[in-house]
Amino acid sequence: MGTTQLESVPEPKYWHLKTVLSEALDSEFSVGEILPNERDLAARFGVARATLRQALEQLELEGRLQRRRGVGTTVAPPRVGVAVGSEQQAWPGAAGDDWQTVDCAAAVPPASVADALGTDREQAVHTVRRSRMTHGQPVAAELLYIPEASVPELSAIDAPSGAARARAVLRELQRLELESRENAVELGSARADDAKELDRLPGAPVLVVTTRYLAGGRTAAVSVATYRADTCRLTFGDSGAVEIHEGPERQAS
Amino acid sequence: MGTTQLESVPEPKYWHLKTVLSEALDSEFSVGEILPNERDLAARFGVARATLRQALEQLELEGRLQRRRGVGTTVAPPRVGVAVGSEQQAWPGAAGDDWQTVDCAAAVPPASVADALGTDREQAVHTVRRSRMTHGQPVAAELLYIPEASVPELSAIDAPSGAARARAVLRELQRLELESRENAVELGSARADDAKELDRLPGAPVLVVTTRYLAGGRTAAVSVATYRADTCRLTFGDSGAVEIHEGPERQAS
DNA sequence: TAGTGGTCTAGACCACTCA
DNA sequence: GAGTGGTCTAGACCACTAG
Repeated sequence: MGTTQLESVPEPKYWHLKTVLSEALDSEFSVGEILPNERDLAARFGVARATLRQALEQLELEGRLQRRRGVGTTVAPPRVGVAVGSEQQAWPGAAGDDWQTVDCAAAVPPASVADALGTDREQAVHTVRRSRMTHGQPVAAELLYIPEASVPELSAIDAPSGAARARAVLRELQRLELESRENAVELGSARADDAKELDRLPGAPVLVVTTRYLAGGRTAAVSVATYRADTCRLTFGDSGAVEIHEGPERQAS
Repeated sequence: MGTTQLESVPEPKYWHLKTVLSEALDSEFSVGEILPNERDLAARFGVARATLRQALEQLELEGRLQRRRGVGTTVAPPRVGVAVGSEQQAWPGAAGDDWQTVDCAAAVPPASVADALGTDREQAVHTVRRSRMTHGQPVAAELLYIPEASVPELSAIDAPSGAARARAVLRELQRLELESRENAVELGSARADDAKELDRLPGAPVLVVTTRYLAGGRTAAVSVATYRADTCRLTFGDSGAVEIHEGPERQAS
């Protein structure tokens, strides 16, 4: 990628640097390839390491790079499209989705969720944790909030917590008739627990998808799913993401 | 907000700082209020300015703060929800949307857009620029790509460029029957031109919404809209093209 | 243990806004 | 011109990964 000199322009160095690196990624590197380390790169471009890092951070934000502590910086594959609005009529946990139920507990939801659910702010609700995998990589961590009222017959079916309980809650939920869903997407940063599940550091940029499940004229459940912003492109609408990827087709389970 | 001491924990300082600031924002500040400047804040917490800035950057990313060079750091209002998937059956420029048509030119689209449109990579298409305002603030800048084939009768109707031309293109486009739309959302950073229009600095985080408009079995148009990630929450109504059941109408704005 | 990215410091100067 | 946030430097040490 050469030893390109940075001209002294009013444009910030890191911005110019980002452009140069971006072009180098297109022309001289292939997916998965390891870049020189930050100290070498900074020296090569004649800038401080912090400046070089500013450029790398942006490229990582745009999904061009992947950095891992103790390992290095690699060229990221194109973002994977994940369908968020396609299973239009389905409750979470319906057959065929690629979510994995992790566990379940009773917990008091954040105030905003409680308001959406119409429950008291101190009232505990079923809290189901799920994670979503695509191509063997974790792409999303989700917390599902389901008030007692939505699963009235759950009482003594299963264990009080754990994955079995979670599945029981979702099973009960599916007895309701789903009227519609409402999605919202916004930018956030990963909490510590989500970050761990997503194999990122805390604070990593994520796309937060909040879904309200409406049934019987009320909000029967609320889902807050955090997607890795660096690796994901969220698709909404009819035919979601049919991804082109080489290799054997995923087989039905 | 006090002079809270940072304990020496393995948790990064900026992370802890962010938590402390976040709580202070909730309890001791109101929307629009100006924070102390970065040098004072850093001194107050006993950290270097760079560390303090790392915390502020995250809070800005989460939409809690707004920073303006030469002015200061203020407490941001809650994110505004902007509907992206609600006018499911509408072409861009349909009556009632809150987009403002800026201008139009013939230009060669990015390769990815050309592929989606099915045009040659060197072929120029109508490129309409629009901007979206909400509550008097710019929230999105859009580039619409419309191939000649989608507006065959446009020939000599209006000026070769400018806002009048743009409106003529959109008017012609609306003669086609819209079959469906496909949306994708991903994280990006603002290009210089978009940043200017959004009143942000280049590189600011944006949510990039790519929409394919399908008509007559082909992609009739592609829209690439960049939304300010700090101020916007994108909402996708469900109302999947098919089902229409009565009920309380969702209201815009 | 060597090498990587992540955090942190204490400065400096620049670009911008506004009185 | 005073004050703000934005950029940049040249170091240092830490946390993590892997041979």
